[in-house]
Parts: sequence; C-alpha cells; structure tokens
Amino acid sequence: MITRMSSLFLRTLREDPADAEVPSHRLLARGGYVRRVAPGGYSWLPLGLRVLRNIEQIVREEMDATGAQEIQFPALLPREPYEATNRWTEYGPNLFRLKDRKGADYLLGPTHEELFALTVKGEYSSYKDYPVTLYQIQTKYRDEARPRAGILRGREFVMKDSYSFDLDDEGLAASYQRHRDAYIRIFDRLGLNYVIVAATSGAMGGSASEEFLAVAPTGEDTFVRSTESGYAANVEAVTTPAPAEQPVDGRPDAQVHHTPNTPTIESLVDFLNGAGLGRVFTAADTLKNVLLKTRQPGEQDWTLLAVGLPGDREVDTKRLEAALEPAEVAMLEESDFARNPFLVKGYIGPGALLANGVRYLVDPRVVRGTAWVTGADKADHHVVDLLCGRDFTPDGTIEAAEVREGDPSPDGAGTLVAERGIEIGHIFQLGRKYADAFSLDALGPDSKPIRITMGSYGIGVSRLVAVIAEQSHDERGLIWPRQVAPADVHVVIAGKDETIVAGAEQLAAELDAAGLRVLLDDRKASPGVKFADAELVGVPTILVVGRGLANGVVEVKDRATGERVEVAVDIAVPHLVSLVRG
RNA sequence: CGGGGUGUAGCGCAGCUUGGUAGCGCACUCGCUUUGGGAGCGAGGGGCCGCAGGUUCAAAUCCUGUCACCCCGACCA
Repeated sequence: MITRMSSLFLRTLREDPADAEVPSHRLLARGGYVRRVAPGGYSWLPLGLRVLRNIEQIVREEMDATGAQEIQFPALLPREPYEATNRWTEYGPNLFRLKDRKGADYLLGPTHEELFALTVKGEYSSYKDYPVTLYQIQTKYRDEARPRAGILRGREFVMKDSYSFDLDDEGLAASYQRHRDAYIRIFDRLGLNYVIVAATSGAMGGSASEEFLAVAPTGEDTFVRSTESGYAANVEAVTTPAPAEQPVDGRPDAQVHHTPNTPTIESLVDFLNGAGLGRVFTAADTLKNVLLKTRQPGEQDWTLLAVGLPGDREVDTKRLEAALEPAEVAMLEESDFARNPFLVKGYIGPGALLANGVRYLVDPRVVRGTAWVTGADKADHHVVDLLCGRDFTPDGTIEAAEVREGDPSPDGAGTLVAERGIEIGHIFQLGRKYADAFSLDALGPDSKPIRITMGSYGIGVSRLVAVIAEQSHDERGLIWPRQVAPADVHVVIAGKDETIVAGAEQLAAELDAAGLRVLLDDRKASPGVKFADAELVGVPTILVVGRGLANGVVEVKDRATGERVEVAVDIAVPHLVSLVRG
C-alpha cells in the first residue's frame, strides 16, 4: 500500500503541546498520531490507529495461538451482574455510572469478569466442555482520579482481557502458565525492555499474581531488582531477609536511662553517644514503635496495632497497607492517645503494648537476641539493651519498612536497586470468587457439580503504543520497531525536478508491488521539512530520492542508528525488501 | 482529596503591574521567487481575551464569584 502524505490526514506540530510532559505524549501529539479530546481521552489519527492495530494484531495472534477464543462484550453494561459481585459499590468512584432514559443504572465496563463468567455459565454445563479460555480486545472505562501522561493513563483505553475457566487448580495453573508464556512472546515481539515482578496477591488472598512492567523512568510503579540475580519485585512484594538469631544468655541487662530532650531518633542517638555508655549507637540500633489502627471490612470498630521497626527506616504506607489488606489502616489521632493513657507519645515501648494487649508486629530484622534502644513508656526515658525474645516477644512480623537501594536481595544474591516501570500486563489466578458469585458449575462425571476456577489476564493495548514510544525515541522523534511501525519505508522526495518525482513514484510503486507498506512524502514542502517530519514520524527505514538520482543512486537511512548508505537505483527495491523482511 | 499553576486565533505564547485601537511566532489562503536539513518577499483570512456578575465614560487588564484544564503528591490496571 502507498500512503501519500499529500493527502494523508496528518498535521505535525513543530512545538510540543503545552500539556505534554512525558516523551511519548509529546512525540505522539507532535507526530500527529493522537489528539486530546478530554482529560484522559484521545483520538487516534490515521498513523496512530495503524500502530494501535499492529499491536492488537500481535496480541491477537499470540492469544489465538494459545487456543484462546476472541469474543466481544458491550462496553455499556447493566448494573445487575456487578451488583451480584458487589462491585457496583466496591469498585468505588473509579466506575463510570450512568442512567438510561428510564432511570435504569448502567456502567461503562472497567473490566469484564462478571460478563465472562455469566456468558460461560450460559453456554457450558458439562465437565467435558472445559477448560476454555476467552478473550476480548476492547475499550475500557475508568474514571481515574487523575488521568495523566497522555495515553499512558487515560480514562478510556484499549485492553486485552482474557479469562480462563478450569475444573481444578492444576488446570488453572496450566492456564496461567500458558498466558505467562504468551505474554513473554508478545512483549518480546514488541521489542520491549520489561521485567516480570511478583505482585501482591491482595484481597483475593494467596493466589499467584505477576505484573509485567516495562522499564521506563516515567513509569508510575517503583520496583526493585537485584544487581546480580534476575530477581525483580514490586516494592510491596519485597520480603526482608531476617538476620540470624543471636544467643540471649550472658547479654547485658536492659537499662532505663533518663533521656531529656530527645523527641527524634536523631536527637536520641546523639544523646546516647554523648552519655558515656562505652559504645556507638546509630539510628539502626533504635526500635521505633508506630501506633496505628486497623479496621476489618464490614466492621465498625478500629483495633489498635503497633508496628516496631528500626529507627533508621520510615514506614512505607503502600507496603504497610498491602501487608494488612483487606483491612483499612489509619494513623492514631490525638483522641486515640487520650483514650489510651498507657501510650506515652514518643516513648512507646514494647512493655506497655504487650501489657495492654495491643497487637505488636515488628520488622523481620527484629529477631530473637537482637538488642534495641526503645521507649520506656515514660516521658523522657528510653531503655537500652532491650532484648528481643528475652525482654519482649512480638506477636509476629510485618513488611512495613521502606525498602532502600543497597538492601540485600531476598534471594540472597546481590543487593537491590530501585527502578521505575509501567504496568503493561497483569496475570492473576482469580480462583472461585466470580464462579461463586454466579454459581458457575460444571456437571462432573459423577453427576455432581464442580465449581469452576478462573484466571484473569490483562494487557494494556493502547498503553503499549505509548510505552513503545517511551522506550524508543530520540530528541528528533519516534523510532518504531518494524513490527508495529505505521509503514515499512518512508520515501522522501527531495527535490521538485520531474525526474526525481518520477523516479520516486516508480520506486514507491515497485516497493508496493513487492508487498511493502510505503509512506510517500509527495508534498510540496522543502526538503528540510520533509526530513524533519520523517524523523518525527519514526518509520524505521527512510528512502531519500533526490539529487543522487542523476548518478543512479538513492539514499537509504536507518532511523534508529542514523546510518546512511547510497544504493544503486536498480537494486534499491530488493535491498529494501531484505531490510524490511530481514 | 492536599499543594502549585494556567485559561488570549488551530498550536505555542506576549499584553494585565500602571484600564483607552487585541498582538507575536508557527500553521492556513493568494502571488512571485526558492528546493538536500524546519525558505524569502509581498498581500490576506481567522478572536465571546474560560464563564457570570460588579466597579468605570471605558475592562483581556481592577474586584467578587464560578467553571475548566495542567503539573506534583495521595489513590489507582
């Protein structure tokens, strides 16, 4: 196919749109791929739609290859199925809700577990029908609190979501693995730099879940990876290796010290080091006890919870909440302290907590035999050499402390470094939550019902357009991988001379005949404009037909490397075909 | 939801302090010249200055209110 730029619906912008910050947003807007219509809503112009469709096609091919079958649901959905799973309310403000003229409730689908489960229930009833996997590539709607970064986080986006239906856990595990393998093939074909990280299993509890994160400094998700092994994980999922336990016998007794004017960990450490105790203390020797309250879903009352962690670490709210999910977590207010006078603010120690029945969870670094400086439950007093396992025994451990670069990797190899990523895929062993909600059963060989178990697997298809742009661009513009590029060859007519125009037209026709997709810049613009636009648009191979034609040569330029080679006109077509097919 | 910022031509911006004819660059139209790195000259078209009140002889500009959008954070695939 030949696409003529003289008639292509395309206008490139010389300047960045004022609202575009991240590279993908800037370049996709400047290159005429997308246009903003509303916060978090973008139009796909011809070039952008081609890239989107190319990505869709790769996803579709690999999904089909796993045996999954494509279907499509409406985006506009009735309330009832979501009422049955409680998600009409549970999904919260992120759900787009609307009413029809009769006042009936509808929603715009944010994800489609309910519909898939109901559809399978409607069609299948025998164990002989299973397993089955269905998927769709469809527009999803989420009323994001803050859409941002162009099409990286929109309120309307294209997602591939698939769902596996199996008779037993082994089947689910196999379906999960099939998806995992397919996702690896998809993201490899797209040429992405990505990692697979362990995700927190969340409210579903215990089921396997992994995220595919494209590595990009503009990413919203922080993950850590080991400097030496292949270990990578979401910050929420990082486990802290526990140090070896130490003997308790023969250790110095705990001693209470008067420590005036030591409201912070820093001032406490300074005070201790000036107190002539014969050794040097650091913040890591102190045990900071943070008071929280938690509330289980559906309950009215809050329960106190104390978290003890080394004084040199802050609480990481995300990790804390992930560790306590599905319970709500909140900091204590003044009134809570007033109600519990045994809590001496700033001097809380394990003693008062345990004596008053407050659940006390500690960082995994707090193991038997470790000695700590901590609050003495009395204003202006701290206790030194409080020994875990001798002087206090916590109720358990919790992953609530911040993870820092340089921390040891949980797999024992190397240390951790933090990086940013963009979530491009998520695979999840859902289990029976939705099957239970709709009584999705198959009749087994013994005529007894078997409750179906499900997996759900998503890929952010439209987001991938932006992710590829994030990972593949330079200061001049986009650089598409061949597999998704809007064309195979961008032919620039550099000159108005009739023989040049005719020669370029001829080459374009031959390339088209050879089965390549050609973008032909036949506009009456100056060569400089055309070169700049070609680099902005980012087709991987640029063919310049210009003054060299008089000597029988044209110029083939590689967009990614900038390398230019002169090629004889008569072998230009086979040369380009081998480049593109190669 | 907290913090910061911005609304003036399709896009990017100045003008606002100190009220008085709405401007610049890009893009667009026409003519001539130009054609290997975002051309030159000339002539044009395009505006509810976010919206609503108020002050004033007079408001893009001052006052009040309101709406929208963007960025950072919180939250969220």
